[in-house]
Amino acid sequence: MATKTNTSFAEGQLKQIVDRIERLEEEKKTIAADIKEVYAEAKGNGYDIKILRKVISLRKKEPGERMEEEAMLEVYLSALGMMPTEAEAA
Amino acid sequence: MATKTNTSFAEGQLKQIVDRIERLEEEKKTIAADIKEVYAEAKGNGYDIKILRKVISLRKKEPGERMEEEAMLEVYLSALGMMPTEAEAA
Amino acid sequence: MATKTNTSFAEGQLKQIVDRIERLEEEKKTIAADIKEVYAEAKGNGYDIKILRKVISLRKKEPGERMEEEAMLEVYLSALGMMPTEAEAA
Amino acid sequence: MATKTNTSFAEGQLKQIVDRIERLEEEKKTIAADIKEVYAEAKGNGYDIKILRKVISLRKKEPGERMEEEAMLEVYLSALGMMPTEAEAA
DNA sequence: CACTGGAAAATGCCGC
DNA sequence: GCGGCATTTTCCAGTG
Repeated sequence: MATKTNTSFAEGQLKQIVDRIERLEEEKKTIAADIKEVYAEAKGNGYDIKILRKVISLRKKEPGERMEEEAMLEVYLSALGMMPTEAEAA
Repeated sequence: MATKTNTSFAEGQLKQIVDRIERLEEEKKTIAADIKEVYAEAKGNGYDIKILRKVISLRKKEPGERMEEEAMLEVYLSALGMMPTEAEAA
Repeated sequence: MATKTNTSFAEGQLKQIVDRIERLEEEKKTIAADIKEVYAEAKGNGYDIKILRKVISLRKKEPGERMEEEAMLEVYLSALGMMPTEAEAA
Repeated sequence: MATKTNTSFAEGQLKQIVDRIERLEEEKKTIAADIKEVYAEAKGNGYDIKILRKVISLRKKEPGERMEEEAMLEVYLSALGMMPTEAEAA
């Protein structure tokens, strides 16, 4: 191509990078919207979204991880004299 | 019945909801990874990632700022009619 | 004052309102920074900030509120066959 | 010792940390209430709160946008030296 | 009284 | 490995 200079190639490369990123971010946004939609639908079916989110996040964690966190929380609460309710153990 | 506290109805439905969300989050994660990859590749080609990110974020903001300007115009137009005169305040 | 028109009074009032709000928001920001500082210091003393935050948030809630949420969470988890570990009850 | 899991040391310290944070959050809440009050008062004087909020938020953004512009300038200056030529990319 | 939008908090990522 | 920054998520007040 007659008009092609040796810098335009690199510029095209930059543009391409930016385009790819922007396109991927667009896709990500679409999926995020889809997720919101699922939550909304669930809500429409009577589910509590807050709890639902918590369930999802718990499923992400290794069981051991979760137990460790809880143990630590109890340590802190005990140090403050805020023992977790023993009622639930009954 | 506010929020679902009984388990008698459509337990499979909950599972399905969770599955859909997790699948979508998986896709989102994949795309995020792709984006990282593009950045990494760009870095390999000698681009400064920090700057690249700033370019992307500025491009993202520009349309938004145009909207902000329009909003501001609207605000000031409205403001012309929003200041109580002493008479009104009395 | 010779130059005072009857609209400038109201304008001064608007400015005053804006100033008051901005000043208060400034103060709020300062306090938020102070809070961050306390967390940072705590971290320096070996505390786990994440847990610390959870403790603070638990203290904000009514005990009954917390128990209710937990109960609901268990319902959802059960519906998914994710019984909370009985190990901690031992 | 990563993160504090023993309770033997300075339990009072934890309590003190929590107290400080809660006190600061209390102050923050007070200020937030003050802000609401100013808005309410303004409303009583006939101002449109929605517009008022927008004015505040625009004033907040303007300095930030100036900084963004400077950042953009910087970015483009840097970009002049950031594009790999074919030679470098080889 | 549920929804939407905006503020605040929390998390995770990146560079040093 | 830590601190700072950007993004994401959560919360809450205002609105219809």
